[in-house]
Amino acid sequence: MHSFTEENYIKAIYKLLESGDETISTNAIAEKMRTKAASVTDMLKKLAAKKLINYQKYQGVSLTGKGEKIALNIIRKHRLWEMFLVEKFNFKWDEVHDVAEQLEHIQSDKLIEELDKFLNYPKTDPHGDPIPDAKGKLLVRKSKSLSQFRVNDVCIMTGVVDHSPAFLQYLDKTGFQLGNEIKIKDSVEFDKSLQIIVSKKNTFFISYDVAKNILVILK
Amino acid sequence: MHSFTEENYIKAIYKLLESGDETISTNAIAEKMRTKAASVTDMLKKLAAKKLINYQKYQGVSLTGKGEKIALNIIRKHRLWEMFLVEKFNFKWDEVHDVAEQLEHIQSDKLIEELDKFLNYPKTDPHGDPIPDAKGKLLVRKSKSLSQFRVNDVCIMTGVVDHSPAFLQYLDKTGFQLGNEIKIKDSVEFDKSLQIIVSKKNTFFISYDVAKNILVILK
DNA sequence: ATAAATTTTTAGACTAATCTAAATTTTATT
DNA sequence: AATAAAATTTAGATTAGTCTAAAAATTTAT
Ligand SMILES: [Mn+2]
Ligand SMILES: [Mn+2]
Ligand SMILES: [Mn+2]
Ligand SMILES: [Mn+2]
Repeated sequence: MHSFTEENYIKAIYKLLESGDETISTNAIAEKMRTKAASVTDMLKKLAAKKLINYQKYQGVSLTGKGEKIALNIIRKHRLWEMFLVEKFNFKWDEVHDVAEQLEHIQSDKLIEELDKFLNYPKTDPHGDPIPDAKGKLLVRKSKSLSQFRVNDVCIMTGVVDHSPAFLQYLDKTGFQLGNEIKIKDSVEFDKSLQIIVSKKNTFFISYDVAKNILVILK
Repeated sequence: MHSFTEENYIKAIYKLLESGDETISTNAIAEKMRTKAASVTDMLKKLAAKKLINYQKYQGVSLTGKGEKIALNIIRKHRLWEMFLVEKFNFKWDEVHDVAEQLEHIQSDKLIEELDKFLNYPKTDPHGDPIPDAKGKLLVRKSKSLSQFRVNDVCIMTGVVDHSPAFLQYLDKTGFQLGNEIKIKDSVEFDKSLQIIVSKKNTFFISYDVAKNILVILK
């Protein structure tokens, strides 16, 4: 069908397009794929020939319907496997990504159907990211960054922006979990750091940088 | 570490060596890998450079200790995944092989440890094949082909030689399962076909070809 | 022991994915 | 509008894995 490499490019393009732009640049893809712009151009030609992307020289890239469907299917598999690893195999949320990067390329419709059933059709992955359904439908989240709220707002933690093990481990150590209630007690104007109360018990100071990377909804 | 292709060659070499020969030929590997002898020679040079095989031009191939360890680990993963698919994901024993061929290349020690634990440390896979342990230790089976037994012998079915979906589906349809008792009621000298009684209930006639592909131990 | 047949290796070419360096196009600045 | 800077594409190589055709080595048959 498509090579692992093609799948990874498609996924990278999808994720870059999530930021809202109509098209994305060759350089942006190169950076995300940790490769060189010249390599990206070669691949763009190939993906365009397969009608997975819209591409005209120098004019940026977007996904065709076909390309988007493939991207969503890979993301579906990635997130289902992450959920599986955490729920059934005792992985921590900071340990699942690299294995899921491999598992997302396994080809078997029955496998994914059974995986979904086995997990009882989860709506989100261990990081709070929504899981596309079998048809490629993806719920749009209305979560916002904690940094956008104000003193006395009470929120529920629903996800993270940064998925790095370092950040996830910091959250673990500090005691943040998805579903926790977070009340903003104070805000420092100088550096935009926050004083917050988690689950009505623990008071913390967090930097603006941390607040930006925590996704919440208003309670 | 090693590419999928290298892993598949190593596994193919291991399986060919199981037939008992000290070394195996380039052509045998080419046939098993469905590739050409010239391609095999190239790969043999690479594997020899990595000290995974013993290889001298024109003299045949065997695995080094290092190579054998890698082969056993891939086989371990393959068989654990097959067991997982049958036990947890409602796959039939004729449906698991192709997916396991993909899953066997996933790299994660923790994943395999947890998989083994999740299955409660199975000793054999859905086809009755033994699963190497984490150290690469493999139980040698003393099963023999049903065709080697005589009238009035009572056996227990422990495995199959042919793993093709066609043969496995034939066994399903006829009602053969691992663990079944098989008593040989009659033997036709002309074509070596057998009349057998399965689980003390059902009487069948099976060809020599089928009998050869059923593994049993004497009860 | 020679010749014939078979097996294996080498030589040279192809594809996918990558790279560096050079050329081209687009965008930003004077 | 012309020039400078940045982004993108092209040209030409490289590596892994494969292939066909030809050469070399080994095995089998006479
Ligand atoms: Mn992930
Ligand atoms: Mn995730
Ligand atoms: Mn198998
Ligand atoms: Mn098996």
